[in-house]
Amino acid sequence: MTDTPLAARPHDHSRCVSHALAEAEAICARKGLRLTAMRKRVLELVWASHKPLGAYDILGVLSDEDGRRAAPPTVYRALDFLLENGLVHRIASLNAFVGCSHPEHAHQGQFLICRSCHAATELEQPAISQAIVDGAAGVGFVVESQTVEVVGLCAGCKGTA
Amino acid sequence: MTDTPLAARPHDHSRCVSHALAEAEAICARKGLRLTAMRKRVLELVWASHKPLGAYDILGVLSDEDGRRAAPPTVYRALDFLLENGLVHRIASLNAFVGCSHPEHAHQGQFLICRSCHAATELEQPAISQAIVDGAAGVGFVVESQTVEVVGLCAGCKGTA
DNA sequence: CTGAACGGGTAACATAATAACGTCTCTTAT
DNA sequence: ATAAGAGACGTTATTATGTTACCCGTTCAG
Repeated sequence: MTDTPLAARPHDHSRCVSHALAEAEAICARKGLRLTAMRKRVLELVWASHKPLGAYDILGVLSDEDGRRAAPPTVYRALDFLLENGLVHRIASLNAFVGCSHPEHAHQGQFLICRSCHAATELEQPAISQAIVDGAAGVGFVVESQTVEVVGLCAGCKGTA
Repeated sequence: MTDTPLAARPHDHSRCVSHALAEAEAICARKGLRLTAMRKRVLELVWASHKPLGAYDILGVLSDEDGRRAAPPTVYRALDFLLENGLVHRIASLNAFVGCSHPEHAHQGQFLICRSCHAATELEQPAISQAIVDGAAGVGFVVESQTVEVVGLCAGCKGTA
């Protein structure tokens, strides 16, 4: 059973963006959070592709389009908000951020990062989480948060590379 | 079955250090690698505790003891050597390094990082790796390298915290 | 109206990593 | 013996990433 994820194949990406933004609006409205212009703009930029985006990449775009140069704290504050509320994920091994595919419920994803096209696909496999919790329990360790980041070749790049 | 790892309980740590250094010597001798004074010193510093150590922490110690301040490339070159030859691991989520507990064979560990005592315990659970490979295969992704870093409470801190 | 809370701007700083170049010391082929 | 090359390390500078501290304007509850 191979269900190639969206990020790994051609698609109308503007749909991803608009869907993500709409969902963010809905979630913030429901939770009484303020999705300000800046936060929305940063979320939109993170969603501009399925490739994890660095804070300074975002900063660059904001500065370019804005004329007046944006400063790091602006971007990091927006990212902090988005992270806290599960709208984006941080990829520690890349120091970069990706839009969360399933913001409606709290979770920590596992990430598949293609070394060819650089797209990051979010996975949510209880089997993986459970294997980690079990393995840790074996040495008396209580898991509170997991970072699972995998590099390899995605379905789309596997053939062409 | 709970087999508390060394890092999570009191122990004569000088033994860890001397054992790690001796093992490194042996491995380098066998492979024809040069474990120079600088590389050995950096390895020793990384092993100074079970806590992951940042490159600039190492730099600080080297500068202090040396009088003449060491520069970043010196440390990073030593770390690169140690990483390439499996003598230390890098913890991506912390930008830090820990000594490898099993340098004799190539592997990618999984890491349990205690949020209380900060010790990092290396795990090598085929079940975890396999769950990840399987999960990835489910979406047509071929895994080449894995990063598994878990934060929580170690056996030692679980009670006291 | 007022003032605390919040979002955001600005400057400076702190930490992490790399680039580019030079020197010294080995080894090894001639 | 010696010249050529490789490897290890020093030195300086630069880039990349992330944080602190402080200020200002808006908003909204009392």
